[in-house]
Amino acid sequence: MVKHVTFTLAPVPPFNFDCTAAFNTYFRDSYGANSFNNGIARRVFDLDGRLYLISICSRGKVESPFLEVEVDGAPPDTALIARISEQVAWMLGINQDTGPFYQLAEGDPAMGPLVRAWRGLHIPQTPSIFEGLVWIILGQQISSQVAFILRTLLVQTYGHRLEVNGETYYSFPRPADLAAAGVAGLRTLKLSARKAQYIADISEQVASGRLDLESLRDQPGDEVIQRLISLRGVGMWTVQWLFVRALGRSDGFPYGDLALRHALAQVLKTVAQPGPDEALEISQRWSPYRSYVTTYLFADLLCRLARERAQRLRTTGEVESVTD
DNA sequence: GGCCAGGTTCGCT
DNA sequence: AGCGAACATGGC
Repeated sequence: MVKHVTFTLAPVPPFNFDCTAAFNTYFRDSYGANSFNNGIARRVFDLDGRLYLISICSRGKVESPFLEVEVDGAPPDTALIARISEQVAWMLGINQDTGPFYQLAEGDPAMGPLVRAWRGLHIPQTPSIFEGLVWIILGQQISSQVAFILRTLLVQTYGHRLEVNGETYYSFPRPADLAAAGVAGLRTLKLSARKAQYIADISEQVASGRLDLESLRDQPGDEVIQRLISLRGVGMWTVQWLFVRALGRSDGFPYGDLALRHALAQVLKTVAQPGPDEALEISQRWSPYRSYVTTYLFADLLCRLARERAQRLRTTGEVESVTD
């Protein structure tokens, strides 16, 4: 008999649970170790080598948010519950204060409509920096559809399986899992030799203790950049995305990103798409809240892609698959 | 079949 | 410093 533990969380308002949880799964039912459907966000946490399925739902409203969290498979240990509570809070960015950003954005012709449309969207964070780094490297250069396939394969192949109520869930792979998989193992997931090399290499460094990614959390931005860029396979684009999605910094801006530059051109109503340097220059006026700008622009983009997918599904009747 | 997609590295000027 | 090619794969 599985014991359940439940607890509640009170996010900093405004907090839109639906938007934030949907962003965390890229507006899909399930992505990586996360899922969101029927109003319930789920995630497998991997703590001290044990797996816990966490289910989160909203019991409040955007302006008076309140979350209920259920833990499956955990013994009723208060220290553990406290850790899980902390991780859930981190993952959904519930302690982020969007106020200063909204103040800046309200009067901005490009950002105004965006923050009104997505009011209460917080920035989801990956539970570990390792997960964020692997996740983002997997997305380098390729289309979002290909990234979805690679990421899903990685989690379902090297993550740990958890069955609850007849449903199958996966945790995100541990550094040691990916180190053990090695280049050969990763190559079977349709990764390029280069990408497989990057991920095997970083995983091995983390697993062996030579690289302590989690300690970067408290370090100044410049030092984080320096340390991460020195890793093979990590450039500025990757670091900036890590600032936004894994390090909880408010001013990350992946200015090299093609989709971001495209979205930027749209909200600015400019004809030509800005180059990386130009995009960085333009973004200065939103500093130090550019992580929000990035997230809100992508929310718009990802939501549109999701609608197009749903449309295709209705017309063709085809089912999305990762087994090509 | 060709070209591009949410980059990065390596090898040239 | 700056530029171009290679890298794997899916979709139009």
